[in-house]
Amino acid sequence: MATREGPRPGGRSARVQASVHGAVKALLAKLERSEITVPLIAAEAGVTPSTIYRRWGDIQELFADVAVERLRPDMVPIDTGSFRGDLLIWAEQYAEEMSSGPGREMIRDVLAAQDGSGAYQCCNFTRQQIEVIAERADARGEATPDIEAVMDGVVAPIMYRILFGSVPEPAHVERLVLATVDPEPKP
Amino acid sequence: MATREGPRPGGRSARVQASVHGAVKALLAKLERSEITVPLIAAEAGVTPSTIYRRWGDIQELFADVAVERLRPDMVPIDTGSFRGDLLIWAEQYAEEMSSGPGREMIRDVLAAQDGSGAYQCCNFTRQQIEVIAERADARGEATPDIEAVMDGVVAPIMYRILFGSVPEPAHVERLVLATVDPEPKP
DNA sequence: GCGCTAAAAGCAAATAATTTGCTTTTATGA
DNA sequence: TCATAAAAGCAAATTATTTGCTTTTAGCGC
Repeated sequence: MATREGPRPGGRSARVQASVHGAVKALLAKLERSEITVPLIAAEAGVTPSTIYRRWGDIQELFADVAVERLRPDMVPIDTGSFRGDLLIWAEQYAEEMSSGPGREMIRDVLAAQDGSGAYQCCNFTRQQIEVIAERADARGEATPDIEAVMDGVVAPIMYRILFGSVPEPAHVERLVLATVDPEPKP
Repeated sequence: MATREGPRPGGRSARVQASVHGAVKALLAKLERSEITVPLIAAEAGVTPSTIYRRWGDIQELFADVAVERLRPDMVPIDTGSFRGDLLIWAEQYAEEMSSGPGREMIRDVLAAQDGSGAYQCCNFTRQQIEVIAERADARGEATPDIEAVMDGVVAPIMYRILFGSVPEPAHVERLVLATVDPEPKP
């Protein structure tokens, strides 16, 4: 009962996806979110509006789709030689990128979509980055907190602040990381 | 140079606001989000679509406006006699309400709006509830953690999970509360 | 490689939503 | 009570979305 893998007959699936994504990115660089419309994207991508409506349903889903792609990490976390150092520098960079104008917009696009799978994917991107850091620490023989403890202790507070108002300050991010890595710092 | 307070001349500001909000709530109870349109709301509320467009801009802002109102807490947190007990029962109820279908939709509506003030207000509703619990504890002479520590340690992880995929389990919520209230439990 | 097939895309007409200019209503303060 | 400015109504114009039907395309068996 396995469903078929790979592309099915017909259409030009991959090509259209690529040109529409490209069109959205190009327009996002030039215009405000509210000025971008489906017919505009279609014209920029060289496709028909109905193609976009049939493939994505509405502009929110399309924006979410593009945002997930842009939120995918494109490099491995910097290796500083210690778990604490790696997590600190990663968290500071994460907070900065996500609280920037474009970062916030991408997160909002992902969360605004009806289809919750984009948010799930983004959460996994983050978790995977932390796993890389944790695995490196394991290989060095360092003790590391549970991934979920890092998600709760570092990622969630950063994201909560970004979404619900204030921008997380670097000093605060540092405090979160230290509290998570050394739950009971000895004097 | 104080700007004028209270209602300005003209219109029927409050009346329209109330009937439009009522119409949205009534429609939300009957229909899927994607089936609700501005003309539908206008008809239900007995106003013209252009009134809604001019007052709220678009349907997202209107949904956000209604969601903020519905997310406003309508009771003081239950008093169990201790900070830990109060926070525990409050957090469990918060997690349950917010992770329900309607709860998630309201949060999404608030976050999807261009105007970020709704999210800020919701965050403040939560903070105020926690403040009430903390003030009660102060009055009893209990030591309490900082409000921001509760936001980071309890609220943010619950909200992150709701938004980015999984539903927070009661046992996990309990662990978050206990870790925040007793950072170093003595054996 | 050749045609067959089904999925995807194009096209254009129909429908629905949004914007806009102008008129009317209404709450306030003089 | 009257004057005024803000808000709402109305309707035409514009723009976006949906939809039925046709054409194109990529994979599959031969």
